Amino acid sequence: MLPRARFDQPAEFSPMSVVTRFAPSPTGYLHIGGARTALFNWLFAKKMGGTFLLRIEDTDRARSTPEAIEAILEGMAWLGLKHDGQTIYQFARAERHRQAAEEMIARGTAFRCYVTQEELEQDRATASELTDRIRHLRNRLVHGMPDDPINLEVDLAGIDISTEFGELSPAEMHSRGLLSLWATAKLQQLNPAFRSPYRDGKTPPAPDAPFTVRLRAPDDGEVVNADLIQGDVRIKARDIDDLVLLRADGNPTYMLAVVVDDHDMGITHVIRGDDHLTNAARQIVIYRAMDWIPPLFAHVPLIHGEDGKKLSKRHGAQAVDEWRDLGYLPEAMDSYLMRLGWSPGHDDILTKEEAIPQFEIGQIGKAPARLDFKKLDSVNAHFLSLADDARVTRLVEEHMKARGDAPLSGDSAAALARATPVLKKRAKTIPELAEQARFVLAKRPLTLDDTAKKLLNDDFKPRLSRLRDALQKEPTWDHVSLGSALKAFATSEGVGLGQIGPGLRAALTGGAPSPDLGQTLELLGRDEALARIADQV
RNA sequence: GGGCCCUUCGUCUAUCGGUUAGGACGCCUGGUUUUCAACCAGGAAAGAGGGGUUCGACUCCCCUAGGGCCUGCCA
Repeated sequence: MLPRARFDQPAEFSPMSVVTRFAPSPTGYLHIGGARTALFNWLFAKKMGGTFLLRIEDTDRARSTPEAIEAILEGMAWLGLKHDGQTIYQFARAERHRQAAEEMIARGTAFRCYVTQEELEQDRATASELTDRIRHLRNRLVHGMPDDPINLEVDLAGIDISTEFGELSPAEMHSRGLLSLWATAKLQQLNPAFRSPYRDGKTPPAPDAPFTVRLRAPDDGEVVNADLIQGDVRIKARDIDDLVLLRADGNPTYMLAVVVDDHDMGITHVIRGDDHLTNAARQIVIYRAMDWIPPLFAHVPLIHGEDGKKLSKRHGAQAVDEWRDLGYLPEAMDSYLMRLGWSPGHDDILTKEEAIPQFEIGQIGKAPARLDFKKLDSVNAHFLSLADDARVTRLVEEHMKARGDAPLSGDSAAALARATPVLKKRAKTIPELAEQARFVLAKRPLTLDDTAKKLLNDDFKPRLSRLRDALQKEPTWDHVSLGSALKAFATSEGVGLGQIGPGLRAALTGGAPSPDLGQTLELLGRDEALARIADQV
């Protein structure tokens, strides 16, 4: 019978309620893969009216840093992923973990192990030597290498050949063509899960010898993880090691700590990266060793880079704060990230709040998804156009400051603020918006780029001058009437707008991109626009 | 080496035994046009390969290939 949900929740939670958690280890920054995992946990908790907890897995004292903790907390806040309750620090619970290990020893499901790391390494080395020899033998049997003929005396020296094929001698096995099959079977046997010699109470080498506490892994049966995403994952119990639970220094390992903490925190659903998929089986065995009911697991495929390879430094930004600095909005990151590997069926762009009622763990795909910057750009453009004007303006100013620009004067800041509502519809990211805003912020006299210089030739200047006169007479300085005025002027000149627009724009912006000319005129303001034109006449 | 997992357009995905295999981003073509962007219309583009099961398979099973994870007194 498979363990399903837990019903023995702490008192403050209603019996049936879902509890999820995000459990990053503070050894770096909040990775976008981690951010997505957090998002899925948040989404599921919200959907179920449950609780979303945060636990910092800082049991590795050497690699955990306060800076990393800070970065993770900040990243989550930026993404709007608020957790319930106190942040839990795993290391602070070490005493409780030790207690659990003691309990398992008392139950006979764990034991003190006196095998040293040196002995372990020695054993591993010996095993891998044997493995190499048999693999070499198998290769020769399968592919046939005339230069390196089989010599059973030598090839099997010191190897136990009794396995699998009973009474047959190596020569007999070889003559019947069974030797390569035997080698394959032998290879499997040569890499067994670790079984400590102390699991059944062997006496310690010395009364005060240092020891670890290991799980007494079961030898028979199968461990089944009814994974919510991956489906049933079956692992033979004999393939699971006698895992270290408590290190020689008395500190808990990750494997023990997660289980104890997830249990104590009343976690009902563990949603995490599928790099933990095989760990689930190991952890289920620990749950059983404590006679606890395991949570439900959901292993989310990892995110890959654009080349399909595992995400690494080469792929550029990995930490969420880097994405923020690149000019992406948190709501866009949320929206993009949660659609990586999950689909509600129809909507392509939705906010995380809109996703809550539609969220289903079972709808998360099994295959890893690749990052696609173009798609992220378009999602960001969507949310940028929807974003609050004052916020966008502030973000642009912050970006310009970070990039090393001098602070904006009061007039410039006001001009930027006026332009934001128009420009945010045209830009994909904050830096791009800053670029689009260049024309507003430029100071007279404008420096013209080459194209602008060509446009503003002597043939054009008289026309520009007449245009200036016409615009000066405009009673209302808004883009609609200015647009009509431009058309009227073109008509009066007997030409199309194509003969007017580019030159006017060159005069107004010096060659920088800008919106519709009516808009450009309006955003510049009557005085500034007219003055810029006058500069070129 | 061993154990486990994955595989639909370039990318994210829909499909949960019967569809002309749908959408989105990107791309291409055309339109609008005053730069850039946006916008509108149209288009190209997919079930890794091979075996089964079935009246019928992208969907179920097996094999192969390719990718990934774990294999630590890291998490």
